[in-house]
Amino acid sequence: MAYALAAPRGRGRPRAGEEIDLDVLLQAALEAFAETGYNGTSVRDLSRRLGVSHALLTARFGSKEGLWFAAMEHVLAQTEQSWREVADSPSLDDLEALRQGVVRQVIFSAAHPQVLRIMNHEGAIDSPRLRFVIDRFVNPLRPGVERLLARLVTAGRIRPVPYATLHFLAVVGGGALFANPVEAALLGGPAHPDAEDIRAHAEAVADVLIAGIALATAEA
Amino acid sequence: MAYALAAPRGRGRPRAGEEIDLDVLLQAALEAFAETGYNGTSVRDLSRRLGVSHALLTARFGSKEGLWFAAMEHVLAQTEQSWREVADSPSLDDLEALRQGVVRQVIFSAAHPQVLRIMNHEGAIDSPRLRFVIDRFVNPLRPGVERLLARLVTAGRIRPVPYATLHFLAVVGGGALFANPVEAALLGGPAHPDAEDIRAHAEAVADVLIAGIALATAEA
DNA sequence: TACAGAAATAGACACCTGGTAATTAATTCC
DNA sequence: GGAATTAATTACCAGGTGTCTATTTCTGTA
Repeated sequence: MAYALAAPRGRGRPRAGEEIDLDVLLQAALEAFAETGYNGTSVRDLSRRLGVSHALLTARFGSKEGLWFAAMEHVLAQTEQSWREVADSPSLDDLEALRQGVVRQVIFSAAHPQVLRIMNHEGAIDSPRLRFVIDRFVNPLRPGVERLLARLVTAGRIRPVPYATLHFLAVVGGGALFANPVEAALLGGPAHPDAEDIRAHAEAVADVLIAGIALATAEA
Repeated sequence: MAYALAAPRGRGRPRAGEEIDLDVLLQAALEAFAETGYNGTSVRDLSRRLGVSHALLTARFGSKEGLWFAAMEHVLAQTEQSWREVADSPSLDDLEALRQGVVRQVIFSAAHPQVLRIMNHEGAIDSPRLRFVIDRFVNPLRPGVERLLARLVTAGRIRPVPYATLHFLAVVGGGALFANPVEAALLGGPAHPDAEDIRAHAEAVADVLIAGIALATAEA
């Protein structure tokens, strides 16, 4: 809440060394959008909490939506997706790769719960904001998952579950519930899970998913 | 979009037989809240689409939030929860009861995607709106699930997965993704699933979950 | 040291919001 | 048939919104 970006700054250009910390600014914006949604977040309120003027935000990012895009881009750029490496690694057993992929994704989602949270707020299918998240966050995941699942099915190692990719992504999304303070509290998870909690949770989710689709003997 | 509640109605009290259809009104409100969230939905815009004055809505329901509560209550009252019967039915095998419970819940969620959608929009943990959904929608589910899981664990028929109830509820929630036009399209599901699609999906979700936690032989 | 450009602020703009008061028309009751 | 009640409308209010413009202050360079 008290971001304390700066003491009151005064009018003109800031003194050297007193520039605004973009990391802090964008992180605060991300959290605000995640908590109250795009419509529920006002530029003025955010700027007040940051201790800057409201005009700064729209001037720097062009518009409120520009700020939204910048905040999203910022968090997504922080974390380089390692899923594709795992999925196509020839040295890894396919089933183990699937399992590790789930674990990694759940941990990522848990580390950045704002991304899924913000996505939940977007309702209109043709919204450019939703499109951005999909293209940047969901779609890069799909091909790897689908290739891997297809290989496992042809090898007769998992059941050909209908809409398996959708299930997979849903499980990954569901995994993030754990790290979302709101839903964790609701559903009985720990209010402030530490890294170990998150890891244990990710492993459990992966175990259930893998055990659920794996075949002891090939049958399909 | 074109709810066509009524042609322009004119000033005073409506003629007999021209009263407002509450079902249509509340369903439209529910869909609006689901799509754009509480903050993003304006009473005036909704009333315009319904072909009534905006003052009607606040007058009838006290306030915008009153309208929200009425719309939620309306959809939840439509569907009587049958989960508890299933969970505590002595005639049903426990594992089969768990499976049927999942199937029923997924089908319910798919039939009323707005409920979970609206829930997604609520961010503040102490919001009275969020509390309402939890008390009315999530909490009634918990005891049955927990009792059932506990019985199955003591009987040695499923693995004692940590946070199993949370996983269960997450899967149920994830199941609803299928019926949400936004996410279904994103994740590659059918844009307009029919009843059979939904049933097949619900069965598949249940199968994965059950197979994932069931034990062929007791080991815990 | 003078000055062009950069980076912040304050203030005004038109619009939209939820809520309320005044008004009008149909119904119901005596 | 007239009076009271009900249920809708329109008009208005105070406050909040995103955006745009003008202003101020500091930096860097010639």
